[in-house]
Amino acid sequence: MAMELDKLDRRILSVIQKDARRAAELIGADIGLSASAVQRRMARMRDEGVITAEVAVIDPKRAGHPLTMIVDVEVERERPELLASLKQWIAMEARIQEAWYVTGAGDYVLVVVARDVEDFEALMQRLVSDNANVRRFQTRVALSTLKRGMLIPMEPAD
Amino acid sequence: MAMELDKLDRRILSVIQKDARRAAELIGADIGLSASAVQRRMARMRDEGVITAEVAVIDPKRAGHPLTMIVDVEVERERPELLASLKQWIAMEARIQEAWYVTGAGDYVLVVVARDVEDFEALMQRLVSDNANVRRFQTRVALSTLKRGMLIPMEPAD
DNA sequence: GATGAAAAGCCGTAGTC
DNA sequence: GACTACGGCTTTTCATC
Repeated sequence: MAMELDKLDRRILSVIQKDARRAAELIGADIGLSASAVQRRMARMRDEGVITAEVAVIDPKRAGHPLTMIVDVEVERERPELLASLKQWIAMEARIQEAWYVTGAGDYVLVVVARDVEDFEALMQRLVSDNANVRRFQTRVALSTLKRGMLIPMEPAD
Repeated sequence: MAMELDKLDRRILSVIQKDARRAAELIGADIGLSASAVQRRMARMRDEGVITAEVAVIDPKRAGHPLTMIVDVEVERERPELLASLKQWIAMEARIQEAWYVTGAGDYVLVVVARDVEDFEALMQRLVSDNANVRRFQTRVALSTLKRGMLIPMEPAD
């Protein structure tokens, strides 16, 4: 289950993480492999969990969620059971796209999308009222999104 | 080109943004539509740019980039031409996954993945040496990733 | 153990009603 | 929006290295 990826695996990944609909035959032609070999490798990487998912990327603006916020959340670290329920809360909230627990002053960093300011404010109010260990939070509004993606760099080297 | 999405469109999106490989027939069965109707809607949404891309999601740890950093970059705002070249620099750097220009003290927020600390340090050194308008930056290391995705909330309501 | 070639099945596409 | 026929892609099998 914890196989190493070889050069060909990485070249396949570098293609499909930009375009998952690309035909295996075309990928194979680029990297010198038959279509079936490409598909077998893809199936293996799905099984092993290297490929987590294959998803459609939606334009947030077109989908009615034009606002993006970066929120730093400061929490009390004293009570571990409250941290666990905060994690669950975050997992449940569809508007919270990304969340990291980071070094620093007991902080979580959240990336949040919202329909509008009211929508966002309501979410933040629920954040503090539902989670007693949230001390304070600081919001930064994304004025423009320069880059958005989850592309993992794939070095050609082996 | 700027059509509104109806309830069925949104239900299709809510499925394929989690699983783009799901057959149109199965999606249609769930939402009460024929396979061809689902496909036609998907084709239309691709044309209109609602569906930006269909991509494979890779586990960063398995792909040799286990570290994630959140970097706040403070820039001088005086020279607009330097801002433009910084944007280009960010766009070119594969390790920078996400970048927002945010409200606050002339800040960019970056999400960066790296192989190890040295790899990350080298990137940050190039950031400051290649971009004269970068005043300072502050790094927070992601100790754990609670959530990662680009799922746009899809309200069932119409 | 992985590959390439061919067969079979499934899915997406396009045209029609 | 549904139905049908077609073409293409994926999946499986099999022989080979």
